Amino acid sequence: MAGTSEPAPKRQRLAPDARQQLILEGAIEYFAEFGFEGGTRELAKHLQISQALLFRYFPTKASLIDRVYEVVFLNRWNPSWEHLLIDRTRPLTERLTQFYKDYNRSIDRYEVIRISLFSALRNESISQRYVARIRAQLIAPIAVEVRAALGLSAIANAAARALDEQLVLSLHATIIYGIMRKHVFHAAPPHDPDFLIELYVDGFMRNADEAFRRIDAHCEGRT
Amino acid sequence: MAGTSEPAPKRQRLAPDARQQLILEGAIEYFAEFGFEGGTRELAKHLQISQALLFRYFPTKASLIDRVYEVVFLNRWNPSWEHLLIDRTRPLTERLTQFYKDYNRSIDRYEVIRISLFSALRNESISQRYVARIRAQLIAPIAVEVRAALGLSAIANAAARALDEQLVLSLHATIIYGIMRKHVFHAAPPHDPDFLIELYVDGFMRNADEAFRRIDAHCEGRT
DNA sequence: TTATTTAGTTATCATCTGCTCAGTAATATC
DNA sequence: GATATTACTGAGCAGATGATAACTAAATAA
Repeated sequence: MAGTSEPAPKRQRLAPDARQQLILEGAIEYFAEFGFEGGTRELAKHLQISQALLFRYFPTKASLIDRVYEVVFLNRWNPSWEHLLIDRTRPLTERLTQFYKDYNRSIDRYEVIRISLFSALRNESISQRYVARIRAQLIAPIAVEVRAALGLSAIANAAARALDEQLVLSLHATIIYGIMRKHVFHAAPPHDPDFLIELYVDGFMRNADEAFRRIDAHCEGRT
Repeated sequence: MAGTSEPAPKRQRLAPDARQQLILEGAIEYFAEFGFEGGTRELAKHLQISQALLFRYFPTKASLIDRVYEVVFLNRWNPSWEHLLIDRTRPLTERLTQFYKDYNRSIDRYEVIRISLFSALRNESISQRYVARIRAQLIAPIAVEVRAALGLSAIANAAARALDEQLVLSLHATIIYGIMRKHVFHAAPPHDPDFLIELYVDGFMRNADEAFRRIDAHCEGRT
């Protein structure tokens, strides 16, 4: 009977690369759950290794966190999005639908959304660079594409451009906030996210013409 | 010359109520900036009092945090919203526009949005109760009002009701996410939030008819 | 002025934090 | 099986953490 409950506390000896990868993955899980103030001792317990071993593979806790950021932020970006969005051989509605279905699938993960928020609340520079990238590579191009698809003249007015982006952000916000509700507020997620994305994109496009004209009128009145 | 740089480290003696209020307000500021893992010594420095004094007014750090939650969550709710939204003597567009302008003004504050997120990420029960309240008192009633305003028959279908709420949430998300971008991601806020809210609400209402019919069709096909 | 009350501080506690290092044991080579 | 290498651990460090208690001084009452 002895030894059945605790089969063997034999120490596992892995190749350094494999161990480092395990630690990194475990750290992502752990920090996503408890935030970056979570202790290294608890993290080690989660990984079933000694706390000292963490510091053999990552010189400081901060360096481990930096690697977590890299995985979560950089590996989350698909460069083909930028090409997809400006491919005028296809209808814009189709492009947007495909993009947001793909984007949604890419970031709709517990660890990704929570670690993004934890780092943003810490005012990490990588988080602000990520937000700037979203604006420059996704939101702004989409705004340009919508104006083009509607046959409206492109505008140089900075105020109107800012409002254009806010309008595109309303679509973007719908996607992101849905994911946040699920993983941060623990609200029940919708059963058919793809159907909703189609609904959102179609609604956005149906509105775009009227909305953009109102933006132009609003900005003319102020010039 | 001596004593000019440090005018007087004389200790301030306040009435207990006043001091407690000062500590509470300072704690909201401090925790909003650094999160609840921020230390009591740093908080005391921020308040220009000794660390020990904190524990004279709040027996534990957790009890102070609980009071912070109360102020941020409970004091943020305006009971008149629930009546405003279901007041069918006024056009729904008007009700929604007024509500979201007011709602936006109420929660568009650095401390409120950040402390809400910090507590949600900690899985605090008060945060989940707040989200449940938003759904029950705001989102669900709005969904009912939209169906009524469109002259569509109210539905008992649970799946359709869930999708109705998701659609309303897309409008809600636009407001909330804009505030989060400002205070969490430090993105530049729009110059004219009220104009944008009008744009969002009008767009939502213009879309509602078509969107709700598609929801019904989608759910019928599955029954 | 003196005495009393109590808001506030200083010094300290036990515990927890990230981090280090001497020692242990699992694998590879002979 | 003996030896060398090194992945891994246990014990412990200095500093920070929440919390306590003995002390100090500002207001009020006498």
